[in-house]
Amino acid sequence: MQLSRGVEWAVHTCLNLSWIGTDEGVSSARLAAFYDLPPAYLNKQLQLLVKAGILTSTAGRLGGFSLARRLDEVTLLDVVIAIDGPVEIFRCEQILKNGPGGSPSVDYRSTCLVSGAMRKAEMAWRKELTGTSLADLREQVMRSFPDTPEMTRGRFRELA
Amino acid sequence: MQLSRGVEWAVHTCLNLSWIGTDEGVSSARLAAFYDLPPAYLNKQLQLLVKAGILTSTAGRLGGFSLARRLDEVTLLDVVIAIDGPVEIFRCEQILKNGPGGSPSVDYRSTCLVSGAMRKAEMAWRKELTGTSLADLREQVMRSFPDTPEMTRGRFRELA
DNA sequence: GCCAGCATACTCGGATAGATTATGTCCGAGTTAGTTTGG
DNA sequence: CCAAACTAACTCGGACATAATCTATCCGAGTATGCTGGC
Repeated sequence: MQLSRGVEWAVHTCLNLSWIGTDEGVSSARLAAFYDLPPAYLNKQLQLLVKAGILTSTAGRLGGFSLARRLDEVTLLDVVIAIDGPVEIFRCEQILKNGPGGSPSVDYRSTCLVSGAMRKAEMAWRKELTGTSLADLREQVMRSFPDTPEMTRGRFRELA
Repeated sequence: MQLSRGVEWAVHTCLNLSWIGTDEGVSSARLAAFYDLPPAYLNKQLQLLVKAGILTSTAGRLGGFSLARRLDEVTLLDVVIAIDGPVEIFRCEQILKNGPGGSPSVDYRSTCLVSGAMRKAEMAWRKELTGTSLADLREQVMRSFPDTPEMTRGRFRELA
């Protein structure tokens, strides 16, 4: 019952790409070295972000990943879904179908009150994630840790 | 990225025990037959509820499970944690430790803004689950489906 | 008839397999930069 | 000297192992019931 590790990697990597700011792609090897992550596995996760339209990738010698949209058009939920697919924390298997008075034709995911309560909680979670964009995070970081952008660029120059 | 199936089973089973209302235990076999669930596996989940102090179990010929507390003292989060353990949807592995300016002594689970945003969303989820007790659900069911208590008792009599 | 002891049937509980998912690795297709070669 | 073709190195992308977790099952220890036999 956890999101994939890749979610954390993805969010931080998107922010890093934003600090770098160039239009040129950054290879997954360098992005992985930044946090000492397994390069091939990070690559795999970044592919998912490409499929979701959050990053673009270019092959070839100077290829790599770069941001596909503006950061204020990417919410945390977008990243979560890109990595983990359509997330459903609570799983309603409609066991009421087999209970007394249960009908095969009823969709208990919408009528069952247990399911409803769980879904309501899940919606609260999603609402928070939808309400926070990567641009919001970026701004928070700049406010709380003003050195981060330059330190990030510096580290990436070392990894050149 | 999902809660165990057992969560749904556990909630419905607690409500069923409440409809029955007797102090005598109900065996996991009967509780499972009610929804046509795998008996031994449901038993396993109910054991977890016992450990969490939500149910009590008695062995022996007329043994079984029964409610340990009043339903208004059991929240949905209690059940979720009983089944799935201490749940953390987002996993902060503190990759910032390896980044530039990262320090091994800092706890980035509390300082990292990404982690903070994720935790905030998770808190919204938990708040909803904490705010809903099984008694609340019970009342909702009685209001929306007044026949459920009697139908449940009837089915259990059949399974005697 | 009554009581003590016993066999029995049924319970939970934990230890044990099997399936599914998450994690991590490896190699190939494709592309671009730099080099080489011919005019 | 210049241009075009070529080589080589580096990129992503997906197919392939490995590890962890979730799901499900199977027996064994224990207990209350009802029976049995003696008083």
